[in-house]
Amino acid sequence: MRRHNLALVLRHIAAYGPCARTELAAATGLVHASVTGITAELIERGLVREVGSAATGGRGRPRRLLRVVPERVMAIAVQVTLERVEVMVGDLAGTVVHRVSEPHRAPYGSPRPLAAVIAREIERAAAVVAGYEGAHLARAVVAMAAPVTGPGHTVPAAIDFGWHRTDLRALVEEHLPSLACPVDVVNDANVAALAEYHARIAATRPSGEAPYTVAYIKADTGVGGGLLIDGRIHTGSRGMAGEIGHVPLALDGPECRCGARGCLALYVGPEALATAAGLADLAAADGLPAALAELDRRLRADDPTAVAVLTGAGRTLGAAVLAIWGLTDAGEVILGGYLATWGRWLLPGIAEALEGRRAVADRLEPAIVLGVLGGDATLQGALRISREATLDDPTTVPMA
Amino acid sequence: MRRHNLALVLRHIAAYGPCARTELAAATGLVHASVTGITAELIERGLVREVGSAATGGRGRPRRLLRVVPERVMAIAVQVTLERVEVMVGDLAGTVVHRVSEPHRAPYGSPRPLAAVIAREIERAAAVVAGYEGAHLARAVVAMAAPVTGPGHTVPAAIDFGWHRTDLRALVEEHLPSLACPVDVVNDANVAALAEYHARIAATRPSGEAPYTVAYIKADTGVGGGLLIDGRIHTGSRGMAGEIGHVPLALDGPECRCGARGCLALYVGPEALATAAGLADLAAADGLPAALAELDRRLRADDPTAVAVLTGAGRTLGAAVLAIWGLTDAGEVILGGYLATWGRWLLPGIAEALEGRRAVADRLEPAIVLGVLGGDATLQGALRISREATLDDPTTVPMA
DNA sequence: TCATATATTGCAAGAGTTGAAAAAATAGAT
DNA sequence: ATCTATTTTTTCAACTCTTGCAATATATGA
Repeated sequence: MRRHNLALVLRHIAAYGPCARTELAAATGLVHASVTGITAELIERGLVREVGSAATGGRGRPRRLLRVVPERVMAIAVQVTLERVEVMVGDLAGTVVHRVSEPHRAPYGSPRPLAAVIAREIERAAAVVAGYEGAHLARAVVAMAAPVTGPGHTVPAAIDFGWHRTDLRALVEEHLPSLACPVDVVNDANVAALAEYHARIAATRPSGEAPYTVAYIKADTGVGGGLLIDGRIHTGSRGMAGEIGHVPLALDGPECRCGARGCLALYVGPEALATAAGLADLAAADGLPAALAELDRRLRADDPTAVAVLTGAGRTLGAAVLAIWGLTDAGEVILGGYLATWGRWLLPGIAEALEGRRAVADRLEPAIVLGVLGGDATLQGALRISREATLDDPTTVPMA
Repeated sequence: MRRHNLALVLRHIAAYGPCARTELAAATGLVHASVTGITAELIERGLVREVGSAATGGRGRPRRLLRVVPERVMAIAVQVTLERVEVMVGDLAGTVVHRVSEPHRAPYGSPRPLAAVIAREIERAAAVVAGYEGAHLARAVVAMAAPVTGPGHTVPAAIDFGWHRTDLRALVEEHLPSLACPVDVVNDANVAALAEYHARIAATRPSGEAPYTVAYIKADTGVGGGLLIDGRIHTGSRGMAGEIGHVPLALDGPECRCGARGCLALYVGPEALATAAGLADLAAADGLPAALAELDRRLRADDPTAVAVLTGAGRTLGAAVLAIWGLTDAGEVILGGYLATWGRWLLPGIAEALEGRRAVADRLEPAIVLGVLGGDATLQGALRISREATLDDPTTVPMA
């Protein structure tokens, strides 16, 4: 009860900036007296501070404005890729106060060495946080390009890493016996979805009875995604939700290494685009990133073949959007990674695929939105996980 | 707070049958004294009754068992099809006390006449409920084979009925100025999903942090479905979730009247199966139901062509299951309508489609479950909507 | 009959919200 | 300069609901 009301008030201050107790009472439906008590507790916990008064223009006692103290709560975000471990430290406002990117040479198939690297980086980041007077370290969130099952934070199968049923949280915590905050392991695309949602949609989210649903599809080294229901990541029964890259779209399509046929990743994944654009040789010689860079150059030079490749990929993406729409009724589908960068060339194909359905379904199709966070989406999203946890339960922040 | 605890206790009694206050305290985590007060209120509202005492075997004061009084709360379920309006009246236990099926001749394209028929049937059903001493009529739930958008209970587009942006609830309530209970309009397959979930899964649902997700796919006159998250219908942003029949599965597949290509309905819908089995002429002459009946006969006679048709449909259904799995990570996929009846012939094809993925994803694929409610699933589900509403908020039932 | 065990209820205390009244702080009027 | 009206914030008593403890109820077995 109290926790709920604390969260209610704190969220309002966080979302709408400095505001007075009267506004809070009006917005939350609480009584003035309750707001006094609740804000007093938030101030005691150091989450909120009074920031001068602002006359309303008319007469009467001026309002005393309250704002959050973002630097009171900090979080560590870690993104693990095949080559690097990237770390971000940020506060409640999403301000990044520390950032490093360390290459690692952890071997394929064995999670322990990589867990040790992750633990070391978390420890360093925790030391950075400790340097900030009065900052509370809320959480360390590790994002990986693999499904993560909920309760145990286990990675059931990380193909690229050669892992199998790995409890990454346990492995990391083994090295961090004295860390004062919980360690979370999450799926990278899921949290990227969260970050883009907050960057583009959260503020304007239509309110109503229905649980607003948003889907996210990103492609960079692979194709992944996430499903957000009312702004919360839908993990599914076993944390596998959002594996959008392996939604089958072509019954007679080519076989995918996931075991199915015609998966989305076979049409919009990096290998697929490079091959379709005639850049398979370049990819083999200089690597996929080089091939994608070349494709980008050709697109910007209006190369007709390159543009046609993207239009075709857009059509397939459109079919995926139809699948998402039919199953989840997402109000928005956000594109991330190079799908956002190249949105301009993808959107016509997507629109084409949606066009037919539009007439029948009375224009209720999801809007296609391009992500704006680029390569930072995952780390930002990992920070956001922590931020949401704090806003959901302000009592996790101790009295100052 | 009180509402929440009332619901907690009532749900436990409803789920686990007669039980004593001590058990309730242990199961809900509430203190004995609170349970006393809460059960007292439930008894006052007529929802719960003491039903003798039961010695525990040992010594000590015997437990006084409490059970729900199902007949205290009744609900009206209405299923609207192109030919008939079917009505069920049932109580909290799902016991059906009244059932009628009225043909209607409401014209295509105009919802008002059908709304009048629905209203008349609700009125009759309400009269039946009024005949039960002390019964509280909680809700009338109208299930239709069309998407329903949440807040306004509007049917945005019911192709088969020729409707367009119809606020069915308003139309029905116009004729029922004195009805004491709210009228809900819901999607038929969504509530059928709820009914099958409670029939097969709810009791054994694995508990855990992750939101347990279940998908439902049914085919009879059309192909529809529903998505349940933690036992609640996921309506999506605009109530369109669960339109599983029009998930595209074949990029180059045939055009569907929904405007897309290769929709699931084109492979497992009744016309598709009849045509594939060489029964198109029979369907044209005697109607689809006759063709499906003939297909059923041939299946039971082990006709190889018929069996092959079902295996093929199963493979497509398997692709749909993969799509559902990837997007939502359903722990179970329930089949309904003739997909349940013919499950025996569909399952091999489905298993084949899932087989390849299974190895990669560490056997986390959803279980395929056959529905057991047959043609009653929708009406039972509509009753269940009301039941869940009462269990969620027992204060809607007045003091006796 | 009495001691023991178990279930339920009664009661005072506590946490938290609520509504009304009081206090605080300012602008404009006199 | 003082007073009044106005608006914001706090104080206070009442109220709701939960909690922990003690008391009561009702059985069994010695």
